[in-house]
Parts: sequence; structure tokens; C-alpha cells
Amino acid sequence: MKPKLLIVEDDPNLGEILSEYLGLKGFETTLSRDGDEGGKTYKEGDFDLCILDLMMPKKDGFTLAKEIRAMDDNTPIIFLTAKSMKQDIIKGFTIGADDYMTKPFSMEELLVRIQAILKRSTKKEVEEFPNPFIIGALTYYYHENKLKTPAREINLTTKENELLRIFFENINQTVVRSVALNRIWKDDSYFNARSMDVYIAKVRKYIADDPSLKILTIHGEGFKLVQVK
Amino acid sequence: MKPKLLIVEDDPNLGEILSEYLGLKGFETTLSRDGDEGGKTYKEGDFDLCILDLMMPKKDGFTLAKEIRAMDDNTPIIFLTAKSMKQDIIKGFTIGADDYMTKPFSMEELLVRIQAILKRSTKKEVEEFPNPFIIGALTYYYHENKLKTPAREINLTTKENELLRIFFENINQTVVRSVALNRIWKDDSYFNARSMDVYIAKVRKYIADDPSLKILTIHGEGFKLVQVK
DNA sequence: TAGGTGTGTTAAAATTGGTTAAATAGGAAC
DNA sequence: GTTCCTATTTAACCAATTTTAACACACCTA
Repeated sequence: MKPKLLIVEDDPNLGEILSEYLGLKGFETTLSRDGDEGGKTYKEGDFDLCILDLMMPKKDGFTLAKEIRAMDDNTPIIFLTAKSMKQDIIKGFTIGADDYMTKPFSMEELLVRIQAILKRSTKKEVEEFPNPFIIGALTYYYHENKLKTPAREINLTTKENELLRIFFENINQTVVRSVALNRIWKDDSYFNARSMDVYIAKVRKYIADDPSLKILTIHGEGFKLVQVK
Repeated sequence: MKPKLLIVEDDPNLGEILSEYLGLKGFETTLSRDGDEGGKTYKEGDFDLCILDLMMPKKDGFTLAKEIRAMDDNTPIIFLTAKSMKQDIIKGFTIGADDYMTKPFSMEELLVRIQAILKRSTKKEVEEFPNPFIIGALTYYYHENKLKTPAREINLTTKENELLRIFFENINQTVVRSVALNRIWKDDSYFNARSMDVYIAKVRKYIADDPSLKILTIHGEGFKLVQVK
């Protein structure tokens, strides 16, 4: 099951971007516009982690965090704020935060920090990838390293399997080279990048068994699995 | 009991200050001067958290962290570094860090971050392994070194038994080679690894008595016991 | 359109794992 | 202590996976 994130952010732009990005990364996100709304939403949902802006109308992030801690002293909280004052950071952690990020920040960094916290959170779900995962004429079994096509059954090697999973997690979205490299090869280097290119070729051949699926090259960026009807 | 911290920092000034400050704050601290020494110290002590500098002589922090993860994939790690490049931060978390702080930083902030992590860090559990443990058509008695299959009753040797237990504790999760080696053979060496390969083969034959169970190879990583429905 | 950089393809090289059998170690029985 | 048995390690060889290398081609910018 997807981990549920509560995002409380009054800046509509940032809120939307966050919600969308994290949604694409496998989370179920709920966006609230201010502290009051955030508190109500928190009560209703069963969230695995909260991302709170500090400066918001009606109710600031610290106050909201205290309310959340009063209801449940376990749900992880990340503060997201433009205030980088030492005293605010200390205060955030004292209230019971798990992390404190200063704007502007990188989405990717936020993502890995969320993952690091959920890794230790008792309520964590072992991120479940649908098994089997069906797309077009293909049936994919991540846990068995297996891909069934109309023509054949392919036993995937470890690298093929991980790469395929990333594509299926990101249908119609660009998979950035460096992200895939860091995730699968644990390191973004020239030779690993060339190794990945070799695997891209292999995976392309497999999914070609369904002609409606294609892996496009986004020059200088990465790749995108698209499904054309 | 005081939480035990391993601090690996080559700058003697910073190392002393950190060690002293955290000592005053209720931790039992051990200070190592470089990556090599840090690795040895880690093996000997039973630490609750590691604070690693990134740039050190002999062995850098990333390499040391990988070694620590190979011995135990649970002990929290905080990187402490002057490098604030996005790619390094991502890499740090990818290796399995819990936090990443950029110098110069506030002692007080480090302290609250340590506390936030320890709050979620799972205790060294004396978790009772179910006896018997039933999976699919197999019934496993860890304490009796015994595995019953529909076809036979197998008396396991010590090594077979320990290996099987690790797999049953980690269904659908990768069992990292080095972690299993350190746990069963107490040492991750070439010959022990080959010895383990021999045992993997034996154990594979046993669990093959239930065709829904398989031990897959995760190349370069380890093995994964999967149950297919 | 030329030149640099990034990507595609293929094959060889290197690394890692699988299998089998022989060698060794270590304990129990004599 | 010797003998026998079993568990474990070492070894050799083979197989699978991954990386490296070389070269061809595509894309972007000046």
C-alpha cells in the first residue's frame, strides 16, 4: 500500500508541485491550504507522514505540529520553511519533528529524506509494488524477476528487473538518468551510465513484444516509457 | 543505559569538541581518527548510532558507511561534511544514511537530530523466532534444526539451519550476502562466500519440496526468498 | 554544417555465482 | 590415540550476469 502523506502548505504553487511530485513517486498525497484545514484533514486520514510549512495563515506549523503530536506522538513530521534560524530548527525538533528543511530545497533531497524516515517509522509499509503488474499485453512480476509477454516468458536479471520496475513506476513520465543510476547502480558515474545504456537496449527489446509500448529517449535528461493506444 | 555513539572525524579539534559535547549530553562516545580505524572500532563496539565525516584519509565516509551497512543494515548513520552538493547528499541517503549535515553546523542542531533518529531507531530486539514456523507446505523448527516437507523430514546442520532462518525472517526481501556472512560466518571473506554458495545450493534443494518457494539470486547483492502464489 | 557531446549496438572481458567433488577439521566411539 | 563419521571448507570448472570497449549514429549549438 502507498504511504499516505499530508502536505500542509499555503503557497499554492509549491503545494501543487510537492503534491504532484510525491504522487508520482509512489505516495498518496493530500494537500491542505492552512493550519486549520491541515488539522482537520489529519484527524480524518490515517497518515504515515506529515510535511508542514511553518508560516501559514490561521495556524502556524509549530502549533499544528503540537496538535498532531497530541493526537499521535508517532507520525513523523517534516518542517519545510524559509526560516533557517537556529532557534527555530531546535524548536521544531523539540516539538517532535523528524526533519527540518529550509527553502529553497531540492525535491529529490526531500524524497530521500522522507524515505529515510519511513524506513525507521514503525508504521511503515514495505513499499509494495503491484504483483502482478499488468500493462498492455505484458504481465510483470517484480518479485519473481519475471515478465510475461504474448510471445514468451522472460526471466529477468537483477539489473533488468530493477530498471523495468522504475519504468513501470513512471509510465508516461521521464525517468531521469541520474535518478535511475543512483537507485540501481548506487552511483552516477560515466561507466555506470554506459552500463545502463546497454540495459536500456535489452529492456527495449523485451517491451517491444507489445507494440503499443515504447521507451523514448529524452536527450540529456533520461527516458520515458509511453503507451500509445 | 547511555546510547553509544561512534564518531569518525579526522579533524582533531572538531572530533574532540563533538565527543566532549555529546558526552556531556548523555551519550557514551567513541572517537576514531580515520575511516580504517572507524571500521575496526565499529566491529568491536555495539553502537547505537554513527557520525561519519565524509572526507577522511585512508577511507572516506561513504566507503566506511557501506562497510557498516554490510555488517548491519540497521545502525543509524549521520554524515557530517563540508560538501553540500546535491549529488553527494542523494548518494549519502542512497547508501542508507539517516541524516546529512553540512559544516559548519550547530552542535545543538546535531544533538536534536541525533535524538530524533534514536527516537525511531528500533531497539536490539530479542525477537523470538516462531517455533514452529510454517510457510507454504513447509514446517520449520529452528530450535530443533529440523525442516518438514510434504516429502520428508530433514535434519539440518548448523549452517543450513542458520541460513534457512535468515531466509524465513526475510521473505520477499533481499538477504544481503555480506550481512548473512557476518552473521553466520562472523566474517565476510572470499572463501566464506564460496562456502555460503555451497550452502545456498543445499538449502535451495530443501525448499524446492514446495514448488511455490524459490530463492532468487540478486546479482552482486544477495538472495531473496519468494513465495509465488 | 562542423564539432562536441550524448546515445545505440555489439562483442569481448571481467566479475560473480552454481555445481560437484575432494580435502580437511572436529567430535564421538572404540 | 586411532578410527569413523559428519560438517564444513577448499578447489576446480562451468555458467550467468555485468562491465568495459569500440565504433556508429543522433542531437544540439555555434
